[in-house]
Amino acid sequence: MDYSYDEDLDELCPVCGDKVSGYHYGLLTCESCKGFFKRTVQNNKHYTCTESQNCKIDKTQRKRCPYCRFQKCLTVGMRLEAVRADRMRGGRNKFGPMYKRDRALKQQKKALIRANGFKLETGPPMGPPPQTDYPLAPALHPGSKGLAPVPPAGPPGDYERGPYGPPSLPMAVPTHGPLAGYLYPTFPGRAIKSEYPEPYASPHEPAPPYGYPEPYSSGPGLPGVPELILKLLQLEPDEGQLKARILACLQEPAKGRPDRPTPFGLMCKMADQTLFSIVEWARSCVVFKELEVADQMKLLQNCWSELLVFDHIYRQIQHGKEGSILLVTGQEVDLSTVAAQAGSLLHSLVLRAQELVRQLHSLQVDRQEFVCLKFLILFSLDVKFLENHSLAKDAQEKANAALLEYTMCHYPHCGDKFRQLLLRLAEVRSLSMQAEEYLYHKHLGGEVPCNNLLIEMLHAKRT
DNA sequence: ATAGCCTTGAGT
DNA sequence: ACTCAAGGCTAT
Repeated sequence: MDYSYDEDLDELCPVCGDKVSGYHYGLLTCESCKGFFKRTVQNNKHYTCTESQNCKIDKTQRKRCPYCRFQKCLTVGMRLEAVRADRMRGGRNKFGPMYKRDRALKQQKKALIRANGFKLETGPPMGPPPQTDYPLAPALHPGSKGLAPVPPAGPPGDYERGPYGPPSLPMAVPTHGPLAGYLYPTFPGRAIKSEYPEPYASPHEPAPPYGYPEPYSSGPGLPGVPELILKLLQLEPDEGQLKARILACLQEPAKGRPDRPTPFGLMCKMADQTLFSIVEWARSCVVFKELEVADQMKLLQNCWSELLVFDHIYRQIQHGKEGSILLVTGQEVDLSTVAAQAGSLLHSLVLRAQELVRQLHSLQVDRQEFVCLKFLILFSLDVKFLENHSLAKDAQEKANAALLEYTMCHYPHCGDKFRQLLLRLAEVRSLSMQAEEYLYHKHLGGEVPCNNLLIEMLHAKRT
């Protein structure tokens, strides 16, 4: 009989769909993409795309756009580190164990498929697995107790001095607009202490580019949670505080405009304030805070809308209700209300987001993965646009490695969770583009309150 | 530049 | 001794 057990070779190359010839630079790929990846990395080649950086890569067209091909190589998870700097031949590298694990997982999956008949493979995961042991939404908030009434005066009241700028800081730096103002460290030394704990950094040392050991050797902390992820978890802002701050801000009537704000106006303000918290988060982020302001601005201008969308998405995953959405402020809005009151454009955006929520929910995205993905989004700009290539590139690689390690370690039953997650990021990107279009459209119609960081970001990208 | 085939060599 | 993922070679 046909027990084709160890024929993984019938799989297709994740880059171009050609026949795989074995593990190369981190995953199963075909011979040609292996060679292509090697040539590119060894010879430090830089390509450019003549289209819009989203060319289809398949067996017949893979030669057409090396830029997109290489991007795809990276996206599917080929590892730069596996290309040897010293060009030594033969032997084994540190990925050996990973290949072994991957093989085992594929084996397991095959067995499972055989056992369940052949219907599992087709299509996206429709039915959830028999019993899901991870109730996604709860349990992730040790601190915030459900709907405990938000203290009317939350954190110290001086948050919204001006719409822009960190609490009670003298804002200088006029010429660059609010974002620059927000990014520039106008305080020398440590006049304002970071609100976030910095576990290992002493103020004196120029902060070693963040010590993160080898991939696949977990740090001193929890087993299997890469150090980068641990750090990112610590940087997560306190949701209760954020909620209180934004609520307070929304209740404050707009200066000089006594007319009652429209729901849409409120949404903009909410998004605007969320964006501030995102910028604040980014500023505290490992690697990001080491960059020059110019690079920081480029990164944020590239990804602000994605981060907003992703923030929304993750809140809905935690919320866990299909029929309504949860706002940053803790308010719950029925989808029927959205359908009735929002325009059709906004409504379709919300529905599209809900679909992504559903997919990510069935992937069982957890908080560790969420912070890591957020970090990946922050650094998703091609390094060639930045001054400090190496730092940014390093960040990308470390985050990819961390996410891969984490997913392999904690979700071994779901062998390509890593890949699945990255695929969803593409949808986040696309969704955010559509959201930007929508916002711009509204802006042209004069419906977006001005003096808004959202609008500044919109314009920054279009110039 | 591409991609199929060849050689190498640490880990098993 | 064998494996198999690295790098190398070469005709197209």
